[in-house]
Amino acid sequence: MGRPRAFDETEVIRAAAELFASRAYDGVSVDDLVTTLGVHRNSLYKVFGSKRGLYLAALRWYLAERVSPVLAELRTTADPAAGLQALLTSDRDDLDLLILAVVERAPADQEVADLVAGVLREVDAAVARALPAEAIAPALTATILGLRLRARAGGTAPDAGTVLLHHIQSSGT
Amino acid sequence: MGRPRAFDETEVIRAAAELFASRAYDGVSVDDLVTTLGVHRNSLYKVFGSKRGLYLAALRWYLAERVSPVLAELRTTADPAAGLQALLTSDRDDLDLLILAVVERAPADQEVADLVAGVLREVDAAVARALPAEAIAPALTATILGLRLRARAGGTAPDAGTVLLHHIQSSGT
DNA sequence: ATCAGTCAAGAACGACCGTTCCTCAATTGG
DNA sequence: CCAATTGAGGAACGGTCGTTCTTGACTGAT
Repeated sequence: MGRPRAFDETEVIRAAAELFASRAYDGVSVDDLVTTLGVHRNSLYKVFGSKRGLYLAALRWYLAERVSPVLAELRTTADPAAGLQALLTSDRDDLDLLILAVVERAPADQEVADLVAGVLREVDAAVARALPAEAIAPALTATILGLRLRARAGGTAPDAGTVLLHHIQSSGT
Repeated sequence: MGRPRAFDETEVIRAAAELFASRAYDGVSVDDLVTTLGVHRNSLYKVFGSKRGLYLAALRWYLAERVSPVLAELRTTADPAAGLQALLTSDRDDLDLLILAVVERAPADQEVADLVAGVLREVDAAVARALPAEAIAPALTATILGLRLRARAGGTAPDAGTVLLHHIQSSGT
């Protein structure tokens, strides 16, 4: 019984993730969310409890639906080198929210810190499988993050990471 | 004539940079600044014009007094490898404000974007001088940034970058 | 000693923050 | 078809935001 929901919860989370990926947490107001998500304040608080609750839902969705698939592909692909190269391409948006979460939310929110720490370990593991020397995986994960980070400031060569990757591959086992 | 200033402008800028390096721009309030800097609101607006004005002054000071010396040392040192290794060590705080500026201010503030783009080019140039293959410098700069980024989320091995560096050096010309 | 000029001190501004409340519309089980 | 239940709508809450104004204390030149 009762009036049925007039919005798709997953779509709302997806749109929230997009918004939180573009600006810092404190830079996204509840008014912004209500306006761009098309959901009423009341429903938003009913479903997610708070702005932080919606943020955490958006972050979890992003890690599960945007980041994890990329890692799964890297783990199962027949051509790991191509997968790595794709990750090292900076003109993508499948790590933006993760980077913003690491830089500005993790230091202030333990739950965010735990979430991103877990996913970064997964990235390390996936990257390691595609490398001649597994020990450099954490550093290469950092390179991936750093290239995306640079892209946010504009003016980065999209294939800067490819050069490093070839250097590593040509020298490794 | 007039009453002399009761605070050291440089010290205020330095303290502001420290605060802006620890939290996102919108997470630092003018009240926070007034309290921890020990400067009165009035003086702050008189000298810097606005919160953004103080932020830009802090960023410029940080880039000139904290980042540039590291690059200068890397350019002039007799042991470039050691300098690079130091930069690849993640438990330092001489890039925090730069990273935060790149991630969350540059996309929203053109002046910040220009400042950090310039300094990133300087980092590339300094790093390139210390490498066997100059072309991988932008990627290694990204690695440096990425390692510091990961350090903000906690639980990173401080020497993760060293492994990559040795890998590169042992294989290059 | 006086006066112009600068700074310190803190109250106060309107705007916006995240959150809650109240009322009405829509739906389904009886 | 009516009662019960839930979402939508929008005003409103206290608090905090960045910024400004008013007042008085201090200083150096006249």
